[in-house]
Amino acid sequence: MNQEQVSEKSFPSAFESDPLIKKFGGFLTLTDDEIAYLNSLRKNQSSFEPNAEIQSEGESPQHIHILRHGWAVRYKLLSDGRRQILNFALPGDCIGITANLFQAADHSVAALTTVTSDNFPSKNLLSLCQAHPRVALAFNWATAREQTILAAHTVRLGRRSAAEAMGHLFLELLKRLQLVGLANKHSYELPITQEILADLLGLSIVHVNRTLRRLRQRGLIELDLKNRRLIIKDIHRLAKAVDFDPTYLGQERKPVKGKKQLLGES
Amino acid sequence: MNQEQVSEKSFPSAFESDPLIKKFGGFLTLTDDEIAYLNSLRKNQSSFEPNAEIQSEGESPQHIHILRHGWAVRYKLLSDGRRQILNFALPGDCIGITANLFQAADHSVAALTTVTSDNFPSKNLLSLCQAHPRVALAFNWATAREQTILAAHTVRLGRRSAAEAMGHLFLELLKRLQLVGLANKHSYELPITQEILADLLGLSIVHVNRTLRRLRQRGLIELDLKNRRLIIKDIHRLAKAVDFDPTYLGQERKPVKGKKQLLGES
DNA sequence: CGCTGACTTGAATCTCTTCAAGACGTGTGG
DNA sequence: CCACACGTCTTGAAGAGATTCAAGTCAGCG
Repeated sequence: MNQEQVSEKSFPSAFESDPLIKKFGGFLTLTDDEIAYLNSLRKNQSSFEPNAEIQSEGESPQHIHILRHGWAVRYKLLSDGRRQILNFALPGDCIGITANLFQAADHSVAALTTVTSDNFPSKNLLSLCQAHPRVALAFNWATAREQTILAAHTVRLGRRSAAEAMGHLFLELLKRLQLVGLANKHSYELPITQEILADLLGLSIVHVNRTLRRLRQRGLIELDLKNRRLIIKDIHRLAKAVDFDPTYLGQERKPVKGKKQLLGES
Repeated sequence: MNQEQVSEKSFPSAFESDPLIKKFGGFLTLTDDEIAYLNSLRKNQSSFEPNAEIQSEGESPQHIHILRHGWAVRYKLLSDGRRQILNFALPGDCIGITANLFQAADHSVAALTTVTSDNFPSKNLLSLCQAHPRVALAFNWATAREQTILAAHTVRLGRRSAAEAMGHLFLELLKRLQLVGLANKHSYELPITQEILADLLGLSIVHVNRTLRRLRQRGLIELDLKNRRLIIKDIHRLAKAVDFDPTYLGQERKPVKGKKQLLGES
């Protein structure tokens, strides 16, 4: 069990390895027809170097980018240079869907690693509504999911301590990455610096460093930012320590009234 | 210039006074056909007393509620009782749109004042996509706008001081309430307690109290929570003091590259 | 008239920030 | 190959901002 992510080539069909399709699979199963249509919309690909801007606040994007490889950050800047990262954009995530409904994007997106994306001309998404309503619904689901994640992040920033927020984030990332096949049971590649973590969690770099060390000392995680890898030592203990709801982002199952274990609790 | 909000009866048409239609008007102009269709979907109304739950986290809603009167809060609770308010729901805002795409709502909604709402059976919203795509688009716009507001709130919590966050919030509410005719040039009814403000801004009640006093002493606002009314003394000075982007939530105009004055700056 | 909920204020404490300095690894040009 | 620069991580010490605890005011209401 050493492989942690499914390489693209190990699948016979190019469709199955598509992170967008994997992700949509958490919501519904697309027909071959729908998959073909989705692929026909894909007019071109782009690639971004680390730190390149994929979308800029205030500008109106022409394309919707769907990430295939790499990590990006959505963020907003204050006029004095302070930065708040809103969320990561991971493979399978869409950039620019909501920005297309406005004259201007409300936030910027920058590549963290080398990023490749598929681009949809944004007007095509509107016609999609009538041509393939189930696909349109899946995009709406993805948007709603994005909003759920942002809401959880708001709670982290407003009402959790630094350690709680950080642990909660690590568990959220585990779930998100598992959905697109980029994490195994308890670890994943985490290609970020402490500065990124600071701007995400609304903390100073120094405090991120100390909080990280304490989480390590408590035996909850094992993190090597140099090797870009995070290992969660004991998922249940961490989830308990940071008040992580195991049903969070688990839309694929029937709701369990009273929200009980979904992580297992065995 | 003493009246601050348009009473429902002062309009000949019941349509024009509908906050949802006012709000959509910030995005597109609905045809009579579309308005009629919208009204046909409206199957019944409900009313909620202060503190009543309109939606509960973990449960799957049957209806989409569109607020007609009153204020509500979207919020999440931690297991130890801490509460983070995500956003206010104001007249014209929709409750339960995204929750309908999941098996379970990701947050709760509670009435702050007496609230009345129109209810759409949620399955109707799906057929809307094909029957009246422009209306469906308007709902998507409203959802995207909600997300923009949540993103701005995330920045407030993560990277702004208490005073900045609070002032920024007051300006945002001014814009939102103006859109539905519930605020005049520089003041509006604000039916909340300091505790609500604390849970929204991620602060303690005590600190909200002190921050509020300082804003008052600096002559930026005049607030009487007893009389439930906030007056912004000098919009431009406050906007400058809290780094409020005047183009924020101004989707109705063409984007101004480099985002300059929209509040006037005269 | 006394209860209740909301607002207010002081004092002690704690979390997190800021400033400062040093360690380590990696890539670059001499 | 070494020297140097740069980005990132790490740690200590001082200080600011926010919380907690505690007490007291005030208005509305039964």
